[in-house]
This record gives sequence, structure tokens and C-alpha cells, in this order.
Amino acid sequence: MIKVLIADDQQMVRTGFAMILNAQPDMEVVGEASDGVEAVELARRLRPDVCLFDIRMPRLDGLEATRLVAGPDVAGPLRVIIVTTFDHDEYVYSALRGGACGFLLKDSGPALLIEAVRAAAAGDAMISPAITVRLLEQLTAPRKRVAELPITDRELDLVRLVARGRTNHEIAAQLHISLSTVKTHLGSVQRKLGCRNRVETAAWAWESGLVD
Amino acid sequence: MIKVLIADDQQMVRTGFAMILNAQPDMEVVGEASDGVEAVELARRLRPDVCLFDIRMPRLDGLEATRLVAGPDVAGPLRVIIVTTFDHDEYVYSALRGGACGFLLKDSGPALLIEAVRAAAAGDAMISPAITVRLLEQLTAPRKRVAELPITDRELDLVRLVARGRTNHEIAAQLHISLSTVKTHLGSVQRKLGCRNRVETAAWAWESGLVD
DNA sequence: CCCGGCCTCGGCCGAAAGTTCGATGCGGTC
DNA sequence: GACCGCATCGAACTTTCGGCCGAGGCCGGG
Repeated sequence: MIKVLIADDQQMVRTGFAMILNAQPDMEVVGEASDGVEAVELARRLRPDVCLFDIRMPRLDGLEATRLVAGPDVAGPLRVIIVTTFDHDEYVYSALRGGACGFLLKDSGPALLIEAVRAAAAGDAMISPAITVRLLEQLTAPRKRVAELPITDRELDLVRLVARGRTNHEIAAQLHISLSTVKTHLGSVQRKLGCRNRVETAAWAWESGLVD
Repeated sequence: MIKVLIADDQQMVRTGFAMILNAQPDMEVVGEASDGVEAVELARRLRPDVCLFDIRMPRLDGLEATRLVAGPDVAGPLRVIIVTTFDHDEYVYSALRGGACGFLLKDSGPALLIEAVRAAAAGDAMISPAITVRLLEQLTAPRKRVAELPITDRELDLVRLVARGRTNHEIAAQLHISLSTVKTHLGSVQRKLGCRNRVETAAWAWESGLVD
């Protein structure tokens, strides 16, 4: 039986969630909280398998509450799913860094809520598809630019080595070219990218996902 | 009505998926393929709203097939969900970079399959919770190390600026300290981290997730 | 109270990096 | 053939970095 704690400042939302979850044969809502402080307190006392936290709550918001019961420094972290109306990216990152193992939008269907709870209880994590697609864009977008790079293949070789912290001398030795050539290439790379020094060049390579 | 194409080399799997999806009032399986080449051909001809591709298929695997119908260079990319038994990380990355907008494990329930299809059709993306949790670990793991850094707060300020490509002179001006102090700090940082130059220092900062 | 870590600053020097001039050859395009 | 981008190399120069010496002030623990 998966024990669930619900925290939301709106009575209707809590009741709705509770009805959905209690209708599942293997789930049971063991507590409800209407603000963040109460949520943290109940979470610590009841130690549910899964917590559903809204973000906007009186006294203590859901993100802060998550950090308090699931954060990196917490001894016995609980499984927390953030359930909210607003899908601002900052909320998502803040929640996930704070230890949340799920992020659901309220306009997701009941099926997703149930699956998210089940996933959380199993040690997995679920994120609303509308948010996932944006996360994936960040993962893949930099890669797409690789095809339309403004710099040459050869220059790319140099940039990769720069990003790994190699000196010009080492690059020259590794690629079997002269120190002059290395400087020439990196000079033109910096001109094309608008970089002022090799660290900015390296930073560009890192952002573009050229090294890993 | 969401038109779905199913590609899997096992007849049983295709039939199972088709039964699940056809039971939904707003979904319709419009085609089935038993290998990758057929999958690509059917996808291009039928132009379904969502494609379900297995990875292990004869002639052409699902990852390559995905790239062919949803890759970065494809004109009218289709929405592809990878459905597979194996959750190797390399598969996941390869699929998502190849243009997939979903990655499901076959041991996920029917509910997840349905939700994934619905999400894909809506332009969103869903990933199996078992995989998502690992993706999140990669997102948050580097952050945890921040607490156990071997370097000072002040040194951290310097390192962040180094990672952004600032010169020592600029750092000195921005932090209102002298050039000598900047060099002293960065020197001790390099000693502690075992870096040989500022690019390696910056690389360490990037890997540790200190900059974004 | 002394020691050690941290933050601050200065000077000096050699090495590395970046800039600015060249130059050659090679492979495409018009 | 003329032109252009690319890769290669060289020399000289300025700027920046990094290493190595020193120093003082501050603060907290033994």
C-alpha cells in the first residue's frame, strides 16, 4: 500500500487528488496539509511513501518544503512530487535540484497523476510531458548547431583540445602542426566566434556540447 | 483522431499495442511494420501523428529509423516514441538526439503508453520514470559536490569569473581587489585542484555545474 | 597567546597566449 | 586563369598568465 501525503492550499484540489488516489487499490492518502509548514510537519511525522506538494502555499512554498524533506542534506529523504499550475522553467529546476522526484502540471490527466505516484514510490521519477519536451530541447538543441558551425573542421579539432585545457604547444605536438599554425587557427576561431581569449573559446565549446 | 504507426519485429507486441491504443476513442493504429526499413517507408507514406519504434528490428534499427524520419535534418519531422525492453543510457541519448520525443520501457503499464502517445501527438514528450530518474541524477548530482568543495568561497567567486572568460584584470576590477590578489587566489585554486592553467580551472567549474 | 587558514597586496621573471604582419600550396568556383 | 577559402608556416611584438618570493591583517581553535 502506497501512503500518500497531499499538500495544497485549495480544499477542492486536495479532495480531488485524494479521490483519484484512494480509488486505486494500492494507494492510500494518509494526510492532507493546507500550507507548507504543516506539510513538512506531517511529512516528517507520517513518513508517507510519496508527497504531493503544490508550489503556492501559505507560510512556506512547496519548493522550500521540498528542500526541507527531500533536499541534499536531509537524512532520510522522502519522495516528493511537485504538482502545480505554472510550468515556469525556474520552478522545475528549483524543484528538481531541491530533491523532488517528479513535476506534474495540474492540467495533466488523472492517469498521469497515478503513474507519477506509482513511479515515485518505486524510486523512479516522472515529469509532465509538456515540461519534458522543453528539457529535451535543451539537451538536443546545442547538438543541432554543430552542423551549422561557423568554423572549420580543423579549427574544431583545435577548439576541442583547448576546451580540455591543452596549451598551444601540446596541441601542436598532438596534431603534428607547428605552434604558429595553432595560433593562426585559434586566432581565426576567436574572430569568428567573437571570443576574446581561449577560455571564452572553451566555454563556447562546452555550451555547444562539443566536449564530454 | 490520433493516427499511430507501430514498428516492432514481434507480432505479439504489435498486436498488444494496437489493442491498447485502438481501445482509446481518440486513437487509431493506421499501420504496422515488422522491420526498420518498412517502418520508415510506412511512416513517410502514411504520415501518422505518432510512431512507436522498437529498437531491435531487422534491416534497420529503431534508432536509425528515428533519425531518418525525425532527425535534425528532416524536412517534416514526425513524432517518434521509442519503445524498448532495454534501458541502456546510450540508447536513450541516441534516441533523443536522433529526434525521438519519447522513450518508453515495455514493462511500463498501458496507461503510460497511452499517455506517451497523447503527449507526443500534442507536441510534448514523455520518458519512462525509470529513465527519468537517472537523467535527473545527472542533472542534480554535480550540484551536490558544491557543498564539499576543496576551495574557499572567495576563490569560488574568482573561479566563476574565470569560467566566464574574464581576464585577471577584469576580475580584479569587478571584485575590487588588486591584480596580485587575483593571481594569488587562482594560483592556490590551481594547486588545490591540480589544474595546470585557467582553462582547466574553468573546465572544472563547468563540470561541477558552477556556471550556467 | 600562538598557530594556521584566509584574504589582501606588491614585485619580479619566464612562459604562454594573442596580434599583426607576412608567405606558400591546395582545392574548389566562376 | 583568376579568385577564394582553407591549412600550413614564420617572425616579431604586446599582453596576459603563472610561479615564486615576500608581506600584513583578521579571526578562530588549541
